[in-house]
Amino acid sequence: MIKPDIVFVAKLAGVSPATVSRVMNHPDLVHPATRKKVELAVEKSGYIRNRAAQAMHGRRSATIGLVVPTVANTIFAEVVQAFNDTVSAQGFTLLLASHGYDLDSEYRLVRKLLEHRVDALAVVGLDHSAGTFRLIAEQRVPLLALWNYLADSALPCVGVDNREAGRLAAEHLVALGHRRIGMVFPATFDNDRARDRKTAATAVFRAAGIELQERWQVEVPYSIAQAKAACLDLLAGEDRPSALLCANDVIAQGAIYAAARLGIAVPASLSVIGIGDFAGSAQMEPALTTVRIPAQQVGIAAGQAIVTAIGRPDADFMIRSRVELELIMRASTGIAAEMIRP
Amino acid sequence: MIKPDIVFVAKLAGVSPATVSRVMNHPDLVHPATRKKVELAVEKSGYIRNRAAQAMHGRRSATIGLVVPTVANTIFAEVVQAFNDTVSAQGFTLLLASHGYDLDSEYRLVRKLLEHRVDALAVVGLDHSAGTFRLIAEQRVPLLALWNYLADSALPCVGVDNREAGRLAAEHLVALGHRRIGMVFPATFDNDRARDRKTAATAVFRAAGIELQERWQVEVPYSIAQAKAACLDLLAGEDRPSALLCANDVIAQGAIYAAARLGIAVPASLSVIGIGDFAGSAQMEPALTTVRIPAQQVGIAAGQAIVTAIGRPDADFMIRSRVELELIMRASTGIAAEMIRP
DNA sequence: AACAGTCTTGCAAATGTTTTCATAAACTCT
DNA sequence: AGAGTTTATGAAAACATTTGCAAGACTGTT
Repeated sequence: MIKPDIVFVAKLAGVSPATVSRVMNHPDLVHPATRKKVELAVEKSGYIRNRAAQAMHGRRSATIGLVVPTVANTIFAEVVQAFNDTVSAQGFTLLLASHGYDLDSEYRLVRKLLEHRVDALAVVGLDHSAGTFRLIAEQRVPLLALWNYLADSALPCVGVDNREAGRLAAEHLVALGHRRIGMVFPATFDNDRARDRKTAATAVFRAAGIELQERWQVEVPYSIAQAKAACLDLLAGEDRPSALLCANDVIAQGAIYAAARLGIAVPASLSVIGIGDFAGSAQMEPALTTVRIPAQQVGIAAGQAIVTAIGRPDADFMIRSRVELELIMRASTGIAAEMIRP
Repeated sequence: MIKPDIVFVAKLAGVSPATVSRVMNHPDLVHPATRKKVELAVEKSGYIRNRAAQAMHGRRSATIGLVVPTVANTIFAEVVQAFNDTVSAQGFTLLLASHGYDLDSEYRLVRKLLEHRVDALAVVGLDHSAGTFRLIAEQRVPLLALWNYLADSALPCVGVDNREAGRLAAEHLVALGHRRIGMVFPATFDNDRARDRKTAATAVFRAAGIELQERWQVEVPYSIAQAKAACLDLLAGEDRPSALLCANDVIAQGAIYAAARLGIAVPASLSVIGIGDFAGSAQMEPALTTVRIPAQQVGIAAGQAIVTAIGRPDADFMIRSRVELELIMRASTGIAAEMIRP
């Protein structure tokens, strides 16, 4: 009752191990009749081929490593899912790692993934430690940046232009006549997505001659609870902004709940815009105006890109694929009150 | 500039490959001075050990397979995250697979994970195809059921008692005097969690002499959008239930949004209860009454259990760990209107 | 200084596959 | 029917590591 290996199956089928191997990997090279025999033997013995041994031989490990900040946050769950579905359909298995927005621990995770000889690596964002990059370069593993797009990125990337996302959101608020604007963002230190959105939005406001009040800028992590708490503070007094630009929809949802709790009418007295268009944003009341990031599309496109890259180990792997953003106007933003009165 | 292997490092350090191997796996067996030499050589050459070769030798692959229905849904994202963090801290890497509530495709996924010689497998729920069980048994891989608890389960399990969850939710509604009750559940065919919750809730209602109206029972997948749409229908007319028991918080959120859209006051005219206590449930307005499933605790406990199981390959692996549920009363449920009038 | 015991290390076999090369068998033409 | 070509299969080397065994190098004790 020992676990059957390839030679056991070979004996059972009355062929050589080589033939069994071929049946598994290049079925067209073996005679249909022998193939049948082997398949029967595989079936009968309950043989499960050993990818480790296969990988050891220098062949594909049939795994792809994916490193995300976290999967607990709606932000990435959807993209992870789409990415996984895509590569899985091509026979790859996903090795998942998450670092909680800590680029140091990312290094260790990448190392671990490389130990498993992943055929390729996908990471979120373009910012990574020098050590991480060196490691990956040394191992000559295709690397793809997910989620971000940058026309002149050093890395292959599939994603959206976060500066454009910030710009679209900001322009929408400006177009509605808002000038008293608050921004709710996470720390931008280890997070290039948030940083890009914020600087682009700020630039738009500057250009429109809007002065951002320090007291209306707050920093919270991507958490509904903390976003709501922070916004309760921010919106408490009389002196509050007329519009809130939120780093993503999770924060925006928190902001809207805070307004609801305080009895502030959205959008009549306060406009709220998010970025992302996560599950639920369209359904909440009032429905959230946001900049849609098609997470699914990103995941699928990234999955395809990376599988292609694995298929051509010789060629340098470079692709820059931009997924389009779209401003989705819903019910959480409206014309600034100041614009209506006169 | 070839990728360094263990013999390269050995040469560089002036020792045998065996010694290098020992430095990596049993550092206490080698003299501190030699260890230093080897570590230096590893550092210098950029050597990354090959887990595949290691796994091939019959040793640990240092991977754990996790199969979930989906990761895109808040439901599992949190538990995946906690599980991953836990096993990752013990040096394991997660192989993730998702089957979208299709137990047939689960079989294929499990097979794929076994090909990678995962050291253990965790799956969500206790219901799985016979083929899946056979496969895993043949490979003698420790198997853990996640999310569910059953006192007499055939599998080791770490999770909650879903019947209790359904019972708690139903009893809460009964205690508030509701008798006109709707239930919003997904299809329970391939989903033992939903099934257990539903049958337990139904039993409670029966026992209380409550007759469930067929027209108030609806079936929707775990999606805010579809839950909201279905509830808009359900709640449209005059003849509507006074309380809604939802299979989980995602559905409950959809129900609350539907009520908001229709101008139905929650909880004054409609009570809504969910199960799960997902991120955001506490913050939404009105805050959702729900049965808390401590996903994080489940993930951590499961991670620990499975690592322990891997540590003792000889002993039969059996653990049944029940994580406690808790009814969290918030603002979305209230006393039935009928109870107040007289 | 000899002895027993304990550490440290290297040798070589073993792990499960893939693949190159060679050979044998089966066709296809003429 | 024979030569040439294609197809199908097997033998064996290679992949990168771990580990049982055995031998050599220390340690402390008498």
